[in-house]
Amino acid sequence: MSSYLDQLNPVQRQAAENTDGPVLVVAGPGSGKTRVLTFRIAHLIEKGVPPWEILSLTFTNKAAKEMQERIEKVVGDKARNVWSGTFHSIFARILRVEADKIGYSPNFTIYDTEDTKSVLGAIIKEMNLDKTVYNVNTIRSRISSAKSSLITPRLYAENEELKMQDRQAKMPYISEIYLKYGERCKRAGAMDFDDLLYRLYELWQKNPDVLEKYRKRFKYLMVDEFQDTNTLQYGIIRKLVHFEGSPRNICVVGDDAQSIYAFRGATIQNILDFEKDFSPYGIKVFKLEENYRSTEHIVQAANEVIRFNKRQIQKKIWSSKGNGQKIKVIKTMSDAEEGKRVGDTIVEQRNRFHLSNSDIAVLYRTNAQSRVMEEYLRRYNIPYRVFGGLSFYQRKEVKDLIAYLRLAINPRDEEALRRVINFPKRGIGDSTVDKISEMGGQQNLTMWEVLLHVDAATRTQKSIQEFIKIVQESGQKAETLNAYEAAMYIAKQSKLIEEYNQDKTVEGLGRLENLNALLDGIKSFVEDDEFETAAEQQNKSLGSYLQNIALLTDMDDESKQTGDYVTLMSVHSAKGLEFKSVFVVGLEEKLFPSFMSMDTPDGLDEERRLFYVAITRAEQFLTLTFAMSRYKFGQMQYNEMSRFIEEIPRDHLESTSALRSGFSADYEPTPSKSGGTSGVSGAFKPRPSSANAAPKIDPALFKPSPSEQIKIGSKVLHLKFGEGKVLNIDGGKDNRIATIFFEAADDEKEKRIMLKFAKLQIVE
DNA sequence: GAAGTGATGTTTTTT
DNA sequence: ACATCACTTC
Repeated sequence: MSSYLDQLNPVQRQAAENTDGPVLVVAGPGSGKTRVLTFRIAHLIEKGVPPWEILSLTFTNKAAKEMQERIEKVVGDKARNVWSGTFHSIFARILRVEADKIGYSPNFTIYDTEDTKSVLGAIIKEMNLDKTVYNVNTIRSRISSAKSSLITPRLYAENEELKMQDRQAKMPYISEIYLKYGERCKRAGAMDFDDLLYRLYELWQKNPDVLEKYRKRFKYLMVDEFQDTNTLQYGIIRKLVHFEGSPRNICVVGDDAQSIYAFRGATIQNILDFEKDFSPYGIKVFKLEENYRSTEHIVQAANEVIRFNKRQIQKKIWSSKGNGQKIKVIKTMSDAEEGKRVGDTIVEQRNRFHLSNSDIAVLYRTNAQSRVMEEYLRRYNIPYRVFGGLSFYQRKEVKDLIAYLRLAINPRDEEALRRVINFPKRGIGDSTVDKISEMGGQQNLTMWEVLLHVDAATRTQKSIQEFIKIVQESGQKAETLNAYEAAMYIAKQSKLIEEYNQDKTVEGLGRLENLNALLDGIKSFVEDDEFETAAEQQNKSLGSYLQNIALLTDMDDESKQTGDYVTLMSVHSAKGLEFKSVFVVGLEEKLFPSFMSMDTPDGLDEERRLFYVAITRAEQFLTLTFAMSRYKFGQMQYNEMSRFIEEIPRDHLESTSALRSGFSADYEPTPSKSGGTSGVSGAFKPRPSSANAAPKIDPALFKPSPSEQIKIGSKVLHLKFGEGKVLNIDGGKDNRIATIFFEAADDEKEKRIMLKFAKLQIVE
């Protein structure tokens, strides 16, 4: 049973076998790092290390799950006892156990970004600050990075540099807001994402005995995507393994070239520090440079592009998969046309290379770009799924019900309370809510506690009593019933179902459907034991369910991962994934690289790493597109081609004509006198790909033009051969024969066609 | 307190 | 383009 190690190349194998002492694995894209981590863990277990002494940290639930499954394949059920999960989920689990030591209940709520912003908004309002100056997003990110740098509100207030920055930004009160925010979260029994890290650090800092317990428990530590860790995360890791007498069994895997989360505090300094911190203890460094994912043109393009970055760990990835296809570049006049051309190309690739939809991904810099893409994929009848953006759990109606569920578990949860205290409407208006909130602020009480004692006008008072009753009864049900039964009860008692039932509009029906989907989800949580791992001693309570979903993102939506769909997602979300064919769209200056980061060298480098991540997702086909104009804020913007395309040596590109001309690959465009039609709304004319395969022209949209109008230079559409350009016309008046060049034809691209009989539609 | 209307800013990425 | 939010009116 030792054969599993034979599946690794020599370097991978060494990285997997050197289980004792510190190890740094620098792993290029597609170099099999997950494989190394999996086999490493499997190897440990085979050697007799108890699975529960192994801690494996990743960034996404998806990566964690994949890892778990792959270990299971090698070592079987024992894999279930490995502590494997995201930083946030593992730390939350520990914090629930130790909650009392830091003044929290094990039932603490996790505030998501929206909750956080809402709390901040309330504080700003109460402090009578101008919220156009005190922008919640800015403040949230400042507080977040403070926490990630271990700066408490107090340290913040004493930090001259921060104070000066705040004064310059005309927001001198940020440190006060930070302080209040912390108090409020604590009072509400809530932690935000950063707290899950920060509070654990603090817990270990203040309670050496607790830290000791975990040092003993986790004998082997593994960290994936180490380049994305922030200072705080590394701090926690260090506490766990970097101490006097520790065997320092830690393995971190990362790639500085794929560090794309600097904006939320990640720093590749951690990689450098790691090397420094552990070098006295015999650190071993392995570099995985063979890329098993992509063909040579793609890999080399990636290498060349990343060379434009200043600092980096010396590393050059290579592929033994052969040259493969060159990278295709498509230039279009507008974002709409970009959508069309991507649609075209997808159809073509499916036909010519027998790709499934699920082999294909469209990646973009900003989620907003999905709109246009979706519109055109829909027109082409190409099935797709959009990942990212707001997840199922972030939809209004879903959040509404979840807010009631959260209140049942933790009535001090202020954000949940605010959300539903008057929804469905029960006569507790804004002014009442503000009053309650203010009283809470003054007396250091939560809104819930204020509610319990409030004296208000009798009518309002009655409504409040009603609300209190719902929450209290919900709480009782949550204790006695399982998650599903409790949720059903709450959904009915709160009148949420009734409320959405009354809305008979299309959206209303969708909302009701979503509510039911949520309830179904809870049901399967109760029935399904897939979630159960011995390590987390799951039960089926409502509280347990809420803990489970609090850290889920849209990427974890399983229903989206099955079936034959083209994937649409941001480049950030695509990290760690791979597809046979990848489209990177919107490659324009100010979009990719983003205008937000292109002014600073560091920002630009990060954008370039992001581009590096994007192109290295592709196994065989890589298509880069850019549009000369696109709508932004409802206004037309004119853009230039991204510098990143120019940074790819031309010999990796399929045709360079796209870089010059307005039209695709192989022929020059014909300037049209009647003003450009391409892309600007108007009729939609698909451009089929292959003459042999069934062309994907919708006959309903095909309108043959009178043959007299066809001239040399016309661009025409043929039902079978697709789009072509008229190169020549000869023959007499009634027997005119056109020589037409069809780009998409497989065999002879130039065809001679009798205009009298042919059905051709003039495109321009 | 609810419901309707006009002004305003927003979009970089996510656990 | 779109949503959110302040403001008005009932």
